[in-house]
Amino acid sequence: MAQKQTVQKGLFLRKQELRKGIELLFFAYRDFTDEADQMLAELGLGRAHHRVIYFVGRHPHLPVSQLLSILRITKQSLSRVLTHLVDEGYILQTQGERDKRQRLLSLTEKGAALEAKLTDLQCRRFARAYNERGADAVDGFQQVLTSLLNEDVRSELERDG
Amino acid sequence: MAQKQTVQKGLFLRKQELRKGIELLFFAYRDFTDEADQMLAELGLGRAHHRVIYFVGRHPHLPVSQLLSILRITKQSLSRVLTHLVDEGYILQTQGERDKRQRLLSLTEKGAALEAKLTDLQCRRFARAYNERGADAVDGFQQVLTSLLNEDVRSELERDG
DNA sequence: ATTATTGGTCAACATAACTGACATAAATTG
DNA sequence: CAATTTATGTCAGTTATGTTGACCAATAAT
Repeated sequence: MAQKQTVQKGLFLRKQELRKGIELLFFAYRDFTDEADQMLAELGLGRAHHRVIYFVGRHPHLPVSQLLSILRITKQSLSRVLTHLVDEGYILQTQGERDKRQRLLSLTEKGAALEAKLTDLQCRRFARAYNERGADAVDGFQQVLTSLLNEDVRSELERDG
Repeated sequence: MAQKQTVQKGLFLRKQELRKGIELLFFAYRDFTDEADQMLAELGLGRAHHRVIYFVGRHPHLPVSQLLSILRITKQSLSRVLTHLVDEGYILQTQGERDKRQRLLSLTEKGAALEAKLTDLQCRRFARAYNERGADAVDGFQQVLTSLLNEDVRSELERDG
């Protein structure tokens, strides 16, 4: 009986700890995205545009198919956002050399400027947090986030660096 | 010149490190929510319903106003979701005792069962990650997430526990 | 008695996702 | 070379989740 009590208390505490993680992730993600969302709203853009700009910035000459698999949305969904970004001059499409069907995506100067502005904003938040907590905490943070990923994503990420 | 080079390299590495954080947070959040989303979809519910069920489960007898400030959405937006959850028997509204205008929200048995099922799913993912990385990493994870929060949210959270 | 708070409703609209069907051009394969 | 697959795009309709704005009722607070 005393044994069972201890176990249950242990489980209870563990559950609380795990819920704390869930909530921190929810609130942190919410606050993290909020600043950039506001900046985007002033330009008539949304979070979907941001994600495209971010990953195209990160991987110049990214084919559409790869962007789709990163974002995990349908091509119809991406299409609207991408068309808008191209029309507004944030993103440039060039034909693939090896495979001429591909449309490789890159940022224009205007796109790169916006990407830098948004990424700087979010990096500042991360830099503040990282500085506040130090290298060991950052390491733990990255480790746990990595372990939260789906297995396939995780190995993909480890492969690419 | 050598000095400038070093500084620039330092800044470059730091930027990469910060971008890594941004991306890990994005992918982890995406994968984290995905499993529960699928389970919800089978019941004709969405992520918005989940959030309501989660926080009502966490804070029984929660007044609507508090739920609104947790979720940071408009009452019109909450209304649709909440009405549906009440109609479907997941959530119970009771009149506040001290303040009779308040409608205090609680989970029904059906609601509690669903909440448990969803939270268990997400807790399992966290438990896996926490076990993989150990207590120090978990500590760093929580610390950094806390530092990513907006200041006001942070002090609120520290006040409540 | 007046004002503020809590909660709700109706209506219209925006964004970002979805499905399904179909089209085109280029690459790959038998 | 013909057939198939792949990469990308488009048209049309739907759903989920958010937004504004206007307005109402009950209750609490001054």
